[in-house]
Amino acid sequence: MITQKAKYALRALSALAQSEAGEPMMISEIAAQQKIPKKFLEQILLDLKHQGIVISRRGKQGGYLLRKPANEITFGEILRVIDGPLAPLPCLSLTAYRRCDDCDGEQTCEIRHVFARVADATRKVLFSTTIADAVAQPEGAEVTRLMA
Amino acid sequence: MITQKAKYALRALSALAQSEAGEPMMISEIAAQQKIPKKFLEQILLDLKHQGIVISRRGKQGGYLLRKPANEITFGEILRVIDGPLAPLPCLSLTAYRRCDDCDGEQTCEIRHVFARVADATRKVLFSTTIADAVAQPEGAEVTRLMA
DNA sequence: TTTAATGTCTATAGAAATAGTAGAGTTACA
DNA sequence: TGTAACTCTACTATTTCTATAGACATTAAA
Repeated sequence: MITQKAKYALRALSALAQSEAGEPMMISEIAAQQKIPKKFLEQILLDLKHQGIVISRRGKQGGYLLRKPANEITFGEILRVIDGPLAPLPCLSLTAYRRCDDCDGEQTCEIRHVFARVADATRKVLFSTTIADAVAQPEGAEVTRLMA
Repeated sequence: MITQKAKYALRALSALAQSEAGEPMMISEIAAQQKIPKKFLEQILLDLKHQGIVISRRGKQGGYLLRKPANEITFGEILRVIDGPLAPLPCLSLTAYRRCDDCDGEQTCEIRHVFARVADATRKVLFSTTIADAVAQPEGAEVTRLMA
């Protein structure tokens, strides 16, 4: 399961992607629209800002904007900065590799092969799907896809 | 990330799959071979027994055995009983469905579609791979596979 | 120049999950 | 009948998750 925080982050970014381009969107606006606790959302957006995903304007008329076009922000990228490593095992993480100290060797580890395939499969989806894809699928998504 | 407990469970089952057929294998034996804390492993095996994955013999000369052939025990099945739902979102779980009360509707949820594809992809791997597959790949797995 | 609206940052806290440990009990073989 | 095994329940320490609180900094507009 992904965390609630990651879910909020993805929904907040979706909200930004659908907001008027160039116009900052306020935390309180996003919170209300997406039913996210406001103070929690503050932290999340701050994280995303520090990670270079969004930019902000302070003071009156302030708010948040996407830093890159929505079709350049992948789900994988967001999950990684919010929830940490995507890999199912520490020894399979590209960004936070850690040896399993209770297993004898990665070549002989019985379960590593299997989860390597899981990791590949999920990465394939997560890094090929962007915030733009998400907001482009309000309903009848499959149909839209097939027709495109 | 899967839990340590699930990792232990899968490794314990692998050990059983490789042990002499018909001969029960002791907890302490599995624990030593796989470097799993013994008391923790007791709990795990008990869980697996209650779930019908393994059977046990008590008393002297006791131990554990697989209840089914190793090639009928899937990774997905084990992960599910040990770690709970495999789905990345509660509203995508086949076995523990729960509505997301903070999202407006599943048809319009921006992120549900995406994670549905993630769930499909991981399920495809996890339910097509068995303990037998795991133990059959000690090294040079790719080569073996291609040759088979 | 003030004021009010906005984001920034750090600290705190309750609840749940994780990863074990402890110990008393039960069973069955030798 | 003893002892080597599994069984079961309870407990605990640590970490993570999901927030909440409040002081601070910045900016636009009055």
